[in-house]
Amino acid sequence: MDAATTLKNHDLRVTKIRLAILEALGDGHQAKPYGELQAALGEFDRTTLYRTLLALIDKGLIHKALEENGESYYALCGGCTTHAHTHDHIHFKCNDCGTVECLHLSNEIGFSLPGVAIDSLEITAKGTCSACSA
Amino acid sequence: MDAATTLKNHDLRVTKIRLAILEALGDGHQAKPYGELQAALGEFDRTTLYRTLLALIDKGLIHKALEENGESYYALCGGCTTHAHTHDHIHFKCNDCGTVECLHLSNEIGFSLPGVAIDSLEITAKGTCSACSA
DNA sequence: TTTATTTCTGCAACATTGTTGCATAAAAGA
DNA sequence: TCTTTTATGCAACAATGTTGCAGAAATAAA
Repeated sequence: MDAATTLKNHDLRVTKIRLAILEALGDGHQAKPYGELQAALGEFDRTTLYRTLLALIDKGLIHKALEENGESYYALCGGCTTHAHTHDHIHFKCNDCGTVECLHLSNEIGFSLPGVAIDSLEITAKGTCSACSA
Repeated sequence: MDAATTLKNHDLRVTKIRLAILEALGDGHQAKPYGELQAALGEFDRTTLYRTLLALIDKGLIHKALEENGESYYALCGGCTTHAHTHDHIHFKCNDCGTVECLHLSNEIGFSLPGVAIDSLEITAKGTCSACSA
């Protein structure tokens, strides 16, 4: 399915910056920091970029993977719907190359906290990726 | 052990703002956002607050619990040493009252990611705390 | 294809977090 | 108390993120 169709399917108009963002986020299992997106989308206004990211998040096309040093990282969503983001994956950042990947977990993570009701869970792991450790 | 002694034990001079920050962070299992700290420590310069937080982190007295909406949350360290922060706890944010707590885990969290070497793990859970669900 | 409506984009201005350099003030040890 | 080391406050700056509003582009309908 091409990007234009994806946008239409999510009640979003097909515009230049939206296509450009989806293209910039690439194959989907890698998160890009805001700064990198802004550099890649230099022809567009900064405000528009922010608002477009919010719109794409709102409609379930992308998600904010993590926040580090005041900068947000964005990635394409896998199986998210408009109002129910299901993120059964963790975010892994390589300390060497800086790459942030969305990785799916084979085994379920289970733990309990007495007295509290957990709605969502964010897990960020840091270390060395396979490419950098080779 | 009082705050002044704690500072000395960590190679830090005893100054007003350091005592004030340690006091503001309270009993230690709760993380406070930067904005709240700044409001509570209004008599001190913003720059000094930032540098003091960095110094306290560097010496292992406090840690950055989480980052949300461009704002960092800080909390006292439990068993951290100067160069080895051991954070065997997760951070829980209540969506109702906004409180961020450092909770210790009874059971170990274990999972593996093929090909990558994990150095550190950050887990943030969100939901409803015991006080708000009562 | 042209028109009308809805939505998006770009600009300006702003708020907040976080950083750096430097002179002055305060803390610790002699 | 004096000296040295370190911390503080000020000014200036950079970056992220937000809001209001007029003009431009995308969609749907004629």
